[in-house]
Amino acid sequence: MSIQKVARRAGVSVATVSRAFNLPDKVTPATRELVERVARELGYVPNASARTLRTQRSRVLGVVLPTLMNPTFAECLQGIAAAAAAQGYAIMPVTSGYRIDEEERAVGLLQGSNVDGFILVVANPSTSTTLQRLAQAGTPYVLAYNRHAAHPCVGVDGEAAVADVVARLALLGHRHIAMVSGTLAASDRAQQRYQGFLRGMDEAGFAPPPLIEVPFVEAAGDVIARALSEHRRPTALVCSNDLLAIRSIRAAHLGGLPVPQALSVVGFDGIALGEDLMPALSTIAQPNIDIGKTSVELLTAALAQGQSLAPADSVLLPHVFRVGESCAQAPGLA
Amino acid sequence: MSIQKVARRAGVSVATVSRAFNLPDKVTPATRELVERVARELGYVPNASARTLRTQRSRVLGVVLPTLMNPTFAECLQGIAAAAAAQGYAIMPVTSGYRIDEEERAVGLLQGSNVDGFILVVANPSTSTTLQRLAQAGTPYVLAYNRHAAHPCVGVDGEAAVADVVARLALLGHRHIAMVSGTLAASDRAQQRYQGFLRGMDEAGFAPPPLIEVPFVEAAGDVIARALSEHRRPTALVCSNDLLAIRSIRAAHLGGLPVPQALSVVGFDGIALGEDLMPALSTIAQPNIDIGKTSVELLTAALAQGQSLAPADSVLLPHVFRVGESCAQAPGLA
DNA sequence: GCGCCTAATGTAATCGATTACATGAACACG
DNA sequence: CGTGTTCATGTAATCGATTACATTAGGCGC
Repeated sequence: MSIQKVARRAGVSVATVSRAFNLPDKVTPATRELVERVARELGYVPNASARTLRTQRSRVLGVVLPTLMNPTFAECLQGIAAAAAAQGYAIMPVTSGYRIDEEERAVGLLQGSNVDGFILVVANPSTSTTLQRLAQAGTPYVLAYNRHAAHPCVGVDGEAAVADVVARLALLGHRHIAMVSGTLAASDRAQQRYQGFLRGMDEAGFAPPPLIEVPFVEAAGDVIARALSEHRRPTALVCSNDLLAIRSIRAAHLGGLPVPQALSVVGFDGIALGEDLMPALSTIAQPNIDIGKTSVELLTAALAQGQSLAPADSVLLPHVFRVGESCAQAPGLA
Repeated sequence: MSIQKVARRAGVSVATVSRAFNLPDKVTPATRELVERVARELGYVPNASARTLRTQRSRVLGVVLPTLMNPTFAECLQGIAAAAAAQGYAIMPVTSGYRIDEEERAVGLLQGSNVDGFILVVANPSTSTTLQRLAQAGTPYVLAYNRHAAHPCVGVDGEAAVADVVARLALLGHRHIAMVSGTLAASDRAQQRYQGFLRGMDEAGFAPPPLIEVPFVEAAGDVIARALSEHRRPTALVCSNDLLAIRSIRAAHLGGLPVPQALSVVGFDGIALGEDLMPALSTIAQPNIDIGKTSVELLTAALAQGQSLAPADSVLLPHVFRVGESCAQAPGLA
């Protein structure tokens, strides 16, 4: 099923066969149909490696993301996969497990696989040597979810979003609002969201209580339960992501605090599942699928031009506060 | 950064460079170190397309699955990605959206990309022409989640699992047990689980009520709510997957039926998130990550032998009933 | 010291496409 | 009718690796 076989069978040269597919108007309609028919009969499919080797373009995008166990990234990858397919690209995803060394390894591996460009969700663009290497290698790339002035990024304004949520909670009468986050050091997103919390608290005129920092996911329940059993416990929790919010709701119920009657909980991410929960999760919804789609479209557009993306190409997508049921007026106000 | 450049710089032939990497003991230690040093200095990475073209092996696995919006498949893909990376393979996933034509298209595309083998989650192996094409093309493949006598599969015994759950519910005093499922016609898994339900009901001596069939996900809430408002409503729901179970819990609560006090709900899949819910989801947990891992290992083992997998190579992994909080004694018995 | 065997390296064919350049036919125009 | 164009097609180089086969050198036995 090589192009040679097709050429021989059709009684033409390999060049003609190639042209029949890639430059259809450079061959007589009759020959083109002949070639197409023979190719179909033989089940000919052009060999991607040969084409890639010759043209130096693979039409494959490398994707590096932390994990697929968090629906946020799974949804994003879904968007990437669909958009890539629509643009005639294949994808090669690798998960890094939030580990810098794995990010590096992944990029190295993918570079060896001749990918045309990268979509990355890294722990922290500032500290990433991987990105510098990519940039100086001239490989086009775009960051998803990350936000950084020195890189092309697709994401939402997490800081503004959280600040806004704090304002909403204040309007609902909450005076004691705490934030729950994963390790701040591990992610620029967590840091930005926390900044938003601090700003929001400041603007509302509240003194921010200490951050409830969950060192690793398994610890979430305990850490949150402890925070909720303190004397001056918060009446509202702003969580850095939906998984933490879901765990918070569970911890609260187990501690005898019904959500939202005794405690309001707001998440961040907008995973699809949140809407099906009881109570439905109130959350800052990012357009996860769209973040993936937009990343692909930016990247493929740049590739079509033979260019890399610049920081100025960054796209800020709108987030929406998804009104759920896990967030209500402060207790004692209703 | 081609092998030629390295060869020239090191003052050896390309063959020696190639051997230094692939057959280290065919070159003098001194030359090997020289080559390695030069390669490192130049940042040489072998060109995957050239290698694939020459060796006819890409070390890439094609993956076809329905969607990443269902955490089940996202978790499985996570397992596939990790295992593939560990075996030195890359993956190319494509989502089919449960559509047969998309499955077919995906396989075609991936075949053109020179993948060495396939991991597939198809709608229904019996009706799939795609699989026949794969088999006769001699491309090694393995099915995940599907179960079929004519194909190599990795999965759990869904029928036995559901039958067992019905028995458990009967022991808890439930007499009116209903099943909630997506469209039966769309998936062999749904069919097998339903068979298990029928068998379990039969063994318990109950007449099975009509299947609560949800035509498409958006309709789930309404359909379930209606079923729960009937005169002789069930006291327990066996759901064909965790997403339906979660929706059922919500629909029940909205209808004034607390779970598990008024209604027990059991899911199927074992998505990680289920454990964090309130109430924690009782479910038949499949080892999703392990299903992915096992699929990769079977496939790569076969590839290493230059063989395809046979139906006899199928692996049945153990499922466990994950005891949660959404399932309790029948009301009026406690 | 000669011939043989082995180990290290080199030369060149090969994988399957794309594409610059060559060829040749048909056609138009003066 | 000859010449210059245009258009369809063919020939062969090329991408970057692997690898069969050729070559060379060194070691060893006698």
